[in-house]
Amino acid sequence: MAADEVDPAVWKACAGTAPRVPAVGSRVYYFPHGHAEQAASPPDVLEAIPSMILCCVTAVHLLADHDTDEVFARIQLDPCFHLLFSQAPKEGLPSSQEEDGVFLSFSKILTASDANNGGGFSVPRFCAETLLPPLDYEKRPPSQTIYVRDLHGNSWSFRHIYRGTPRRHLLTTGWSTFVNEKRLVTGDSVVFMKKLSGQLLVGIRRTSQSRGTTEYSPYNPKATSWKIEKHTAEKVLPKNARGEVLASSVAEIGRLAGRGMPFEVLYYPKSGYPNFVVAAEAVDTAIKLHWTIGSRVKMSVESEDSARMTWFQGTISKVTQGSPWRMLQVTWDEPEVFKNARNVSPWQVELVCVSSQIDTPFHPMKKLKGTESSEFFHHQLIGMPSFQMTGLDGRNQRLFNYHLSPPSIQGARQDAVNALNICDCINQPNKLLVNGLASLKKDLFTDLGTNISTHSVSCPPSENSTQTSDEKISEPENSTVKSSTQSFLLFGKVIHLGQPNNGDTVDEHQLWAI
Amino acid sequence: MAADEVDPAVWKACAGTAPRVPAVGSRVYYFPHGHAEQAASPPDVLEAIPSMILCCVTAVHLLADHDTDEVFARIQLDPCFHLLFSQAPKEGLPSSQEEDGVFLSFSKILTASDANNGGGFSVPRFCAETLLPPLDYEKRPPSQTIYVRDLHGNSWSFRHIYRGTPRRHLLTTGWSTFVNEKRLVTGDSVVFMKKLSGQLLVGIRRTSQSRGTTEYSPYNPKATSWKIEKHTAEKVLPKNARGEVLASSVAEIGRLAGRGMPFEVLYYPKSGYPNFVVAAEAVDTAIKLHWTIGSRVKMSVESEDSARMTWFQGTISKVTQGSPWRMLQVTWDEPEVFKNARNVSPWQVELVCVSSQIDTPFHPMKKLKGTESSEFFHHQLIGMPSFQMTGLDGRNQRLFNYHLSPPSIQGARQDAVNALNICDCINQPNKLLVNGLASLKKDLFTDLGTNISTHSVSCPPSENSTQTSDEKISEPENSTVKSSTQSFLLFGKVIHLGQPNNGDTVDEHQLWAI
DNA sequence: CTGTCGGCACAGAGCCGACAA
DNA sequence: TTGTCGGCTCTGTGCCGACAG
Repeated sequence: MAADEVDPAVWKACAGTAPRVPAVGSRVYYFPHGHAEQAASPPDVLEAIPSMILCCVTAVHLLADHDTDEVFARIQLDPCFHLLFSQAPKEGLPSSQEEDGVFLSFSKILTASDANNGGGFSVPRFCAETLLPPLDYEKRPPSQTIYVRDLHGNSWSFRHIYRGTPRRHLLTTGWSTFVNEKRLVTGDSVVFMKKLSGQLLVGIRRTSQSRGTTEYSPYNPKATSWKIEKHTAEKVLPKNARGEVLASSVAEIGRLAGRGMPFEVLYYPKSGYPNFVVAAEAVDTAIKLHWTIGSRVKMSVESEDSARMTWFQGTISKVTQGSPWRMLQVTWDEPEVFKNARNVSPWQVELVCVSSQIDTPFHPMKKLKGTESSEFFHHQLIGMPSFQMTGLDGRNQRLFNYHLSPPSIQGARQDAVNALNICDCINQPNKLLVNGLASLKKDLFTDLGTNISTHSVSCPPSENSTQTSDEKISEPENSTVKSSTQSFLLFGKVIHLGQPNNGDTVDEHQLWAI
Repeated sequence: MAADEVDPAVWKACAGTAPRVPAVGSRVYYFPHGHAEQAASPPDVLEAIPSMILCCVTAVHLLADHDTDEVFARIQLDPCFHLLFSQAPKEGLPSSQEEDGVFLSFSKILTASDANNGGGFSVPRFCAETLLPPLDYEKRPPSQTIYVRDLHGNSWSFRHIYRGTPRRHLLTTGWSTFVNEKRLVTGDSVVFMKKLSGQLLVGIRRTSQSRGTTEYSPYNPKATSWKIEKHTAEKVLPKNARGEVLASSVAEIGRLAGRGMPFEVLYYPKSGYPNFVVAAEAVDTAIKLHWTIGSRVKMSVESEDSARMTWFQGTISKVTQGSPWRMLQVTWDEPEVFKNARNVSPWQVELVCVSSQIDTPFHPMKKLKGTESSEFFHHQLIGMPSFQMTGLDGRNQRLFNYHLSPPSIQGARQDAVNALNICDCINQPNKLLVNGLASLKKDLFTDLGTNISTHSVSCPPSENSTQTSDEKISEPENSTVKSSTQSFLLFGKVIHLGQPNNGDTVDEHQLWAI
């Protein structure tokens, strides 16, 4: 399985918000069971393997699959039993602080029209005006040919035309070729990126349906078409350490690790599957907490287009002893959103309220400090600040969220989050955080405004989108927070006031600024 | 890289004649250098690895790649230093002696018309009449829909029509879909097979051009289309032990083997690349021979469609010490046919004439006995006798060759071959075997007739083709050998009398009977 | 603003017999 | 016997504005 190394910012833009990759030199735990989970074959032989293996990250490669353009990481691990607390992590991945990094990216989930009909792609206006070279609107019709490189450096050309009534931006000639060669289907995302040089890039984020797990069904020519064969062949298994049968791979890794020998794993940022290489600090901190049945926890899950994080709450219904991997069984308040996440690991969730009968309100606060380490990876991966923001209804109704901040500021934000959670738990312990927020709206906005106002960036005109930028400032004149909107953003999630939160109300394309 | 296990007879029909897979329980040598040869990356780190490793074959899986339908073998090896001469090989692969094995197969190299134009496939008459369900010739035009399964069990339907002037069999509707989904190109082969139940199967044999080695060229959308990406991604690397970077894989295998730990290799039957897992007996026997500069050797190479074996001769020009792998440098009489085979291993060739200055004619005879072990694999792989035959000019002009016989009969055949070679060497030492045969024609026919006449099977009407059958006897009434033909078959090779042998005169589709 | 639809034009897929090797 | 060609038909791709959410 050949792959190209890609720029960290490009990798991040393509992977979405959730994936975390450890820094070189950091201490992590490798969880064989988590590794095995991502494969088709059940982990039979894992019994004899330790449930978690402390390792040093000796190398990380951010790669893009030659076939699918999917990004993944190759992580080299060295079981380091002897260096328990020594060795400060040296600065990890190459950052893309070079002069030609990505400074704008825009992702859109392909509609049926984008993927199927007529071979055209409807370019959201904001994307066209921000990312694409300026059109000569004197031409009739205004059109140009744009050249875009994929993650492997291959160049693709698209006819960009501004037409129709009302006028809109479209990619026509060349688009269906791209769709066919990349085998894109409705629901996949394309990620357009612009480097400082003006060079356009395009990445792909596949829909989870088109990525393995689909069972191979014999004797059905339609169902066994190229796509499914391809995915069973290349997606499920190559996620494993060496591209072969997983069970034996994981078992072999166990043997290697048992002898203190280094090994290598592949991590595919697949939404729904937690990473099986986790910062040791995060794990150590999380498992020290008092996980008791009845405690309320919340977990963030990325939205369908991987651009926002949504928080859901639940109650711990069971605590397994032994391996910390998925030791917590949680009954989610909205069970439909976590189909495969009834059992989670402590570092995936945050304690909202412990189930102690004697309610000591500020006890959880102290413990929650430890969950800051869940941001441990993110910072070291990209090595630069990241913004996430969402436009709301009209052109000027916006709300910004300083999503990943430098450590000093991040700490402040994290505390605000924790304080908020606790307040929510105390004041309305039986209501969802998202539903309970209406009463807290004013305080929240004040809080966010204080932290964020100095970090404004450009934003989309409507619908929600996320933008990344190497440049700290762009279009600051639009950065006013209004409280007269029908919906607002909370840490990347659009909340529609007065109506239940469901997946249909979120938008499907995202403009980013790192 | 997922793959389906396939029936041994199906595997054999798809792989062609040359590939040999060792039996479970047999002793083999694993050659890391040979393993490394099949990859793009040069074998830098191999110096520290032993050049050959004695192993026991603990498991063999015959598989077909989900993506490409190419067949390959996964061979589990256990370095068995301690069992040097003990442990008789237990009977290896599951044979397809079940009631529903393959009993007829037919391979054809796709012409430009088959692969590109109009979406049709020209079915050779003999294939249509032998393999396909009988047509109702009363219909105008005579046509039917046939259903064929690929190696994964997927069903494909083709419209089979008998039309045109003059009439011929064609596959039309459904064919181009198959070509596109399987990404077949001119030069690839399709292998049609019929099981005893009447079920039709289809396998694919890719042309060597379409199988890796093509370098990835960036920035060229055409050159980096799916096909080439695919091959660099899946073909070159997954040939290796664990689907990852080869050099490290081979090196790791070396380390594992060094500690006596079992390992696993993938063997892709790729024409031109000798297997790097070789029967220990064959190796031991071969390297005991006196390989001296100037000795004449012959080597069989499979024809372009992998259905026949052709013998070529050359003179040893250099003998390397150290590893037996490719220890012999040979100057071939027809250098153009062995581009990458200037250096061969002793077990690949047979001594025709040693370069002793004192010519003792019957000395080579004794040594050649050892080369019988080159058939070692073939027999154990399939576990049943194999016939190879060729029809000649007209419907009744045929010649049969008992190609793979039970050991007892095989021995006789082998002796005949050796005797012939020696005669050729002695009588016409400077002429090619194939060209020198005219004068031996009569004797040869007598010889072959004696050995072969009791093993007749059905055969194609014209051109050469190869057929396999589980049934020992079919159409015996046609089994007369005529010497009035313009060409004849010698051990799988069609010889056109009176004209120089070249690749263009061989035919491009084959009907088989195992 | 942008997703989808129906209309339309046109390229090329796909089927055919003719012909020749 | 069968590979290739030119011709023909017709499907389906791809571009378009209309319209509505």
